[in-house]
Amino acid sequence: MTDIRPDALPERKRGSGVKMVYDILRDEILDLKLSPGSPVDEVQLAERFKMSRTPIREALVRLAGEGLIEALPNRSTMVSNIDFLNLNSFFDALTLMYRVTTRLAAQYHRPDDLAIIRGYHDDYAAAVAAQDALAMIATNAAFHSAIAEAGRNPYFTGLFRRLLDEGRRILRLYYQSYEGHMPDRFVEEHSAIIAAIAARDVEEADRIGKAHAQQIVQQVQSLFTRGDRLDLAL
Amino acid sequence: MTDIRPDALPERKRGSGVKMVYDILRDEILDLKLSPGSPVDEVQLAERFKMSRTPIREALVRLAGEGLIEALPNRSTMVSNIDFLNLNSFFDALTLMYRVTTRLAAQYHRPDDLAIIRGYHDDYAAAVAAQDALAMIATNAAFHSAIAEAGRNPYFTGLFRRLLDEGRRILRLYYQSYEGHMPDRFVEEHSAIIAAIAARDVEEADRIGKAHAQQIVQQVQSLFTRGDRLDLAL
DNA sequence: TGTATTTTATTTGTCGACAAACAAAACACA
DNA sequence: TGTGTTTTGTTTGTCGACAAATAAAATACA
Repeated sequence: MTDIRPDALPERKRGSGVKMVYDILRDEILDLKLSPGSPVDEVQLAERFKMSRTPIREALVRLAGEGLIEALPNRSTMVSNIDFLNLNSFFDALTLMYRVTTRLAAQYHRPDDLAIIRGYHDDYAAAVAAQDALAMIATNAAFHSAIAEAGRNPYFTGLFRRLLDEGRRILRLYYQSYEGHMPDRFVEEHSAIIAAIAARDVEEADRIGKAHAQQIVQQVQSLFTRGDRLDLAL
Repeated sequence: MTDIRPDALPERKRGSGVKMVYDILRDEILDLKLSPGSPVDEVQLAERFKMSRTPIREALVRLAGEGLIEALPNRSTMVSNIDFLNLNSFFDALTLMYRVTTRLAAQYHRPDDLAIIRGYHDDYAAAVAAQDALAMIATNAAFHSAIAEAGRNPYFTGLFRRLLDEGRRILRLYYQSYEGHMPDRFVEEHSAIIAAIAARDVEEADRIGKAHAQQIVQQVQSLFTRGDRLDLAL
């Protein structure tokens, strides 16, 4: 028999609260539902999630550890700002991680990995076909995350995930204003990446990964500079 | 007038407790004073630091975020084990970060950075001269951390710091049994790195950084395999 | 004696309350 | 009116206590 729960937030299991709050807040930050710089109030969150401040606080500490929020001592906590000054650092790191994870995937992937990667590839293609910008961002990140996973280097996958998260925020920022017609060239490039990985062609994977990264970086950069020009033109 | 405090732990300022506990535990973990796998008891720590479990808990959450401790839900928390299976991943990541941070330092360093780097270089040389293995480990990490800082890419410095931390544990593990005569070849290599950075010779910095990393990796690997052989011989 | 079950013990997860720190508002004074 | 001071308010940091979850110990039973 299934319990009938009229409550919106049913009784959680002990220990699940923190993860839930963490996941929800993380998504809201990355989707810009919580805008950068906006305050994060513990009491408010405690009321919203109907739990005490303690688990909320733990979730916030974890988010702060990943740099998603910033806590000024004794004073307000707020959603981290997007650091446009260090955008080049971001692109450098992202490009390198694209390359190295693709490379390692070509080297160390197992048969099962390819199925997973192809699954996300299909999801991405579907998102492109549907012109769903947000889904594109999400599935693209999942696709590359799966490739990184196949490379089996936890240090690289860790950094890469963080970068993809940050990219999610940056792209989301763009697609807020320009509803998206992302080129489906990326779909073909993704196919080429998969082929290189499946063929265990390390150098080719590296080469394509690099080219793909540069494509993306260039696209994002051009979007931003175009955006800047528009702003200046007003 | 200065307060006379018979207490060992004088009254802390509000908010400083967490950082203190975090710093101390972190050092103890990295120095293997807390051995991998050993349990971490919140109540015990609360008694030791004479504070409630709440700030202890926050420090532990942060340590867990960096992978230094592992918390099994509802059950014991323990110091993370050193993952010998993934040692190659570690070396791969370390080598790449050695290269890329040295490279970026050659590109983006400012005059002040060189002074800082040279300072740690001297510290390292002194540690080598004194045959102080632990000081070597620490100053070597500080030296490369400073180089990474001069490269001004927070994503790389973040990962690099984590890797250097993990390396601190691994090396410490070795030098626990074999009291150390580390080759002072590294001192010369450090000098060469500084020279390449100062000359802003990016390719040379990359080349030396790579060679240096491989030296270190090779040394550590040989130490471990030698250690394994010894263990097997018993 | 060996196995299943109950009991105990230990450790974590959550709560509500209070105190400290800081910022902004209110106030005093020239 | 402008500046320095006090007051108020809001948010965080810390505390002690209790409840849930799990492991270990004790017990019952064959």
